[in-house]
Amino acid sequence: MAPAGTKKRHHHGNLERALVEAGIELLSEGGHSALTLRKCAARAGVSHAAPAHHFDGLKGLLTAIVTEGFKTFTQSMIEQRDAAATDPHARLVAVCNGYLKFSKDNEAMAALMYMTDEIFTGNPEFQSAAAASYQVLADACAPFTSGAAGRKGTEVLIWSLVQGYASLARSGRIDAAETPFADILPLLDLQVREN
Amino acid sequence: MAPAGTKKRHHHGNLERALVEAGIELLSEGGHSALTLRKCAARAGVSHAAPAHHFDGLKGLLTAIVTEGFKTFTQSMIEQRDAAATDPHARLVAVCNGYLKFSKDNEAMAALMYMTDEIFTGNPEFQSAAAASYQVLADACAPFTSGAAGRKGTEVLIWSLVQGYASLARSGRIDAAETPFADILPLLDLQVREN
DNA sequence: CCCTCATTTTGACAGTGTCAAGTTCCTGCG
DNA sequence: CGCAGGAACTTGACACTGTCAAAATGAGGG
Repeated sequence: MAPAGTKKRHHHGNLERALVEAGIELLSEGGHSALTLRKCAARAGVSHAAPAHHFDGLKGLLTAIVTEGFKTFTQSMIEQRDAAATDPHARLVAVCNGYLKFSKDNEAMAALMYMTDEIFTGNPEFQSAAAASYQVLADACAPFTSGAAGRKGTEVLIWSLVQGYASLARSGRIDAAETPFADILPLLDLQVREN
Repeated sequence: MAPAGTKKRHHHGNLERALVEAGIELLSEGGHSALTLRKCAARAGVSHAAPAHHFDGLKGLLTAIVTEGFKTFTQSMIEQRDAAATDPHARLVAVCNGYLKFSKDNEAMAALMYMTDEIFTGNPEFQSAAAASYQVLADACAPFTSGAAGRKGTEVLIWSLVQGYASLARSGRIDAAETPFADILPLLDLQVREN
């Protein structure tokens, strides 16, 4: 008898999870090109064709891996936010720091999360994991207005800024030491929403 | 006798260029996964191993392709800029439009240009093509200041913003119709530099 | 006990990048 | 002119990839 929710199967106990974790390891060890269906299978101790019964091909496995990535991404932002002061500005800065910290600590994963043609973007679990990440950022943006922008405009402004900064830093086009994000964010003259 | 600069070779006239162009076609037709050394060779009418004599493996060919991508990227920004009014603000908006237009018209190429582990980032021609692109954006930013930011800070601010917007729009996470970039850029309160 | 079916394995296939060896054709030199 | 020498390209092979079909394995219920 297995704990509730843990569907223990005969040969391997929860191969699905093992494959995803193997993939995450391979990704962080050797980057995108090191993440292979067969290598995941080997690392999980099963034959090369076993994954096919749990995922819809490589794309399906990548979707599950990226979904897991979004969950720890969300965690990274929440962690920083909850460790910060409670005023809106400090919280927004902290969420952005969590965003960038995840991006730096998990470069290959962060890059993969935005390669939409490698994953099933219609997958419900993927979508909800991605939406949860966005929600954390949106919540941090909620107290602010920027110029004539509505709620959505402010979100897109900040989201684009931090995503672009992460993307450029990852591809080595800007130097985070020379131009830290802490110097960039204040350039947006965000005002605390009145009502 | 060939025109100056066109080193005509015996079997194929300038295979190097033909391979790059084949690659660009494949990229725009079928995305990243359709771009294959062997398919490039086939499309250029040579055998599968021919490219090895002109490029350092697939990575070398991709580097040349991306280099070409940066050149047309630069062209896209210049084109928009030169068609716009001459005041600094109109020019900056136009350059950003060129940035985003390229990103939308060449999705796979734009994505590939930021996959730094697929190309030789140390390649001099790649570096100079990428630097030329950046220079167009930096020149458009030059007349402006934002808050306490120096020249570099303003560049990073705008570059991150437009790059992030392009990245998020490409991966379907923001809807360019609902939240056009024209509504986002004005949220930066850019001021014309005094001196 | 055996039957059923989900799970996994084995084997095969087409396609990939890369290397080594052979072939073809241009070029420059005698 | 012709003929070496070498550049450009071809052929063939190898290991690796994802995917599929068929066989084998094991768990659970009648």
